[in-house]
Amino acid sequence: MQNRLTIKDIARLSGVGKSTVSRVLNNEGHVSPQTRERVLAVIEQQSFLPSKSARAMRGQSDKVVAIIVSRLDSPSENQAVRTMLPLLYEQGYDPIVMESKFSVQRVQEHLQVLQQRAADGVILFGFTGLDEQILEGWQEKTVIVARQYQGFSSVCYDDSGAVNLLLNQLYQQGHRHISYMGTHEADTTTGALRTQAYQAFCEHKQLEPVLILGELTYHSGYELAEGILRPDTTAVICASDSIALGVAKYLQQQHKSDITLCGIGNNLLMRFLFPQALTVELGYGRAGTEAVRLLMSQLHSAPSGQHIIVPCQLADPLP
Amino acid sequence: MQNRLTIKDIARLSGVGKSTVSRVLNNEGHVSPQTRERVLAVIEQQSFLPSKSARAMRGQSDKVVAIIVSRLDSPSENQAVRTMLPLLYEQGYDPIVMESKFSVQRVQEHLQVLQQRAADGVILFGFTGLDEQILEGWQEKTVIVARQYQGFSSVCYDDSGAVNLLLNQLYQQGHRHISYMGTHEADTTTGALRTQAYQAFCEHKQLEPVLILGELTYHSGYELAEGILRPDTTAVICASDSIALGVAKYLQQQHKSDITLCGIGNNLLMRFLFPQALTVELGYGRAGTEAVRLLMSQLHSAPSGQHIIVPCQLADPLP
DNA sequence: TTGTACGCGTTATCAC
DNA sequence: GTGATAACGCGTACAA
Repeated sequence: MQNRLTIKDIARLSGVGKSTVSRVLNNEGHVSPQTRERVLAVIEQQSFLPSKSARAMRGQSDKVVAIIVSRLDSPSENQAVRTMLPLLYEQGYDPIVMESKFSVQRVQEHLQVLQQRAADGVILFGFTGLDEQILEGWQEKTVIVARQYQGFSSVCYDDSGAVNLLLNQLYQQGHRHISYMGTHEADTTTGALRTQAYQAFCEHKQLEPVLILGELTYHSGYELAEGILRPDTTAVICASDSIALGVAKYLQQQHKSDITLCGIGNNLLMRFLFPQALTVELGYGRAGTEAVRLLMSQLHSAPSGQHIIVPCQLADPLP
Repeated sequence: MQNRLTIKDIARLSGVGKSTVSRVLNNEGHVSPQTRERVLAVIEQQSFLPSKSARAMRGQSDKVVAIIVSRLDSPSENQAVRTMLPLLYEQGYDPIVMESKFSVQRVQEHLQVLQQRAADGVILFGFTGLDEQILEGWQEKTVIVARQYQGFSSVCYDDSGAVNLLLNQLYQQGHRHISYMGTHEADTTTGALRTQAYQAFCEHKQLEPVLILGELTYHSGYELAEGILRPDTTAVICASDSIALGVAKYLQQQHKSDITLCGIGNNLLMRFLFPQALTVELGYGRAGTEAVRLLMSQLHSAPSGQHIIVPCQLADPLP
């Protein structure tokens, strides 16, 4: 266990100089096949691992990236993080996870620690109130998720696309009285984009918009459900599956099983409990992949300031 | 942003030697108040931060601990992790999060990386199949959560206590025909302990045990629900809230609202959707706290091999 | 009390 | 192709 062997020991054991061992470790050329093999054998046999801290100090790179989520128990962020982790390991990076809990100050504290550790990169889940001036100087090593910032690379979700997907589906099924329950919370941008998509669609199709904005919770969905149900309402779109779960409970209690319910997020539990509900897979996992890809390319060379929008799709209908 | 200042620069700027700066940084004595103040001023002014990698190399400690969860989206582990993070920051440790996904090999790979990085400590969520010999040599720097291993410190949940809590409550309410849906999955120990608690209680109170073992999912709960409902059944205890959610759906579909449903885990969504159900708060957050506390004490001096059982309690009845 | 010199494990730059 | 040697930023005996 105690990895107290150093490159020097390996050198001694294989009868070469430390430089040669270093060359072998870093797959550099200019070392004869026999020597390389011999050194590799010793390394293998001693199960030697070079010290990361020493490398970090020498090479500037600690091979560390931070993932700053807003809430680790948010299903969306959680899912994105889960796809990031293995990708980062693959590249030899260790991910350190931090929670901002929507607090700007916490982000600042985290960034300070990261600076101290000379972190190579940061993947940051944006939220309302997080000003870009706080991120001054981090543009080259940072990728923002779920929000766009001037000068920063980012990976965003297709908020209006998701709402339109649902609206089109419903419209095609003949629905003409579709209510909407949105939010102005958590991430203003996201909430606003979804609301706007709904409003635009209604205007375009000459439908009467019936909407209400609340919080991004099932409690809120439940409480406000009554307010968006008109006598002629045949479908309800919710800005998230959390909200939809709240509305679903209300609908069930009122025995209004004839109303088509829609959410966004492809929440597994919701699909289990209310399989008839429609929902959109926003692509959280995909967002994780893209964020890592973007960050890596940026760290290895590269132009900062790219924006990626992850495509969404209707979740497969359940049997 | 570019923290390219070194301790040497600070020394020059404040007109002292590097050692003095070092002493100030580490709050060591033997430095005159005036000098200290002067150095601190420069540090503050230049917003200087000592390089972690350099310190790590020198002092052996990277101030890094790893948290190896089995699944990041498990509500229990998630909650435990969330309480760990701030505690670790407080102590100056950076947590790097890894997922095992119940794979022994992945744990091994992770440990290898950690060894390379000279991680100070590891908090590992145990699971079935994870043999203790894989952890050879890590006992002093490791705390296991949710399982006990010979020679390792651990933090466990009160599995039998939780079941007994529910059983006593039900029994006291007059229930005499209580079915049980358990699991042999995920973590054998946990599953077995809960099942045994149920069986022991039945024997002790002369009740007829009706039980079935399935997977730890709501799907499984739903599928198997029929099998544990006898005509005289008045209550059902599930080994977890996930299972309970499945059973709840079945009960609702069958309009069996007269059956008292119980779960374990205090899942928020379940409490929202089925507020009449009983559930036990197992103490995930508390477990996180204890795990960190244990690890810290171990790293700072200390005796390894302690076992802590986190107390559980009935979740408060909902209004 | 303060400054100097050296070592930690690795990589980069030279000579050979 | 290979091996000394000097950095990297910091901690720390030891000398002043």
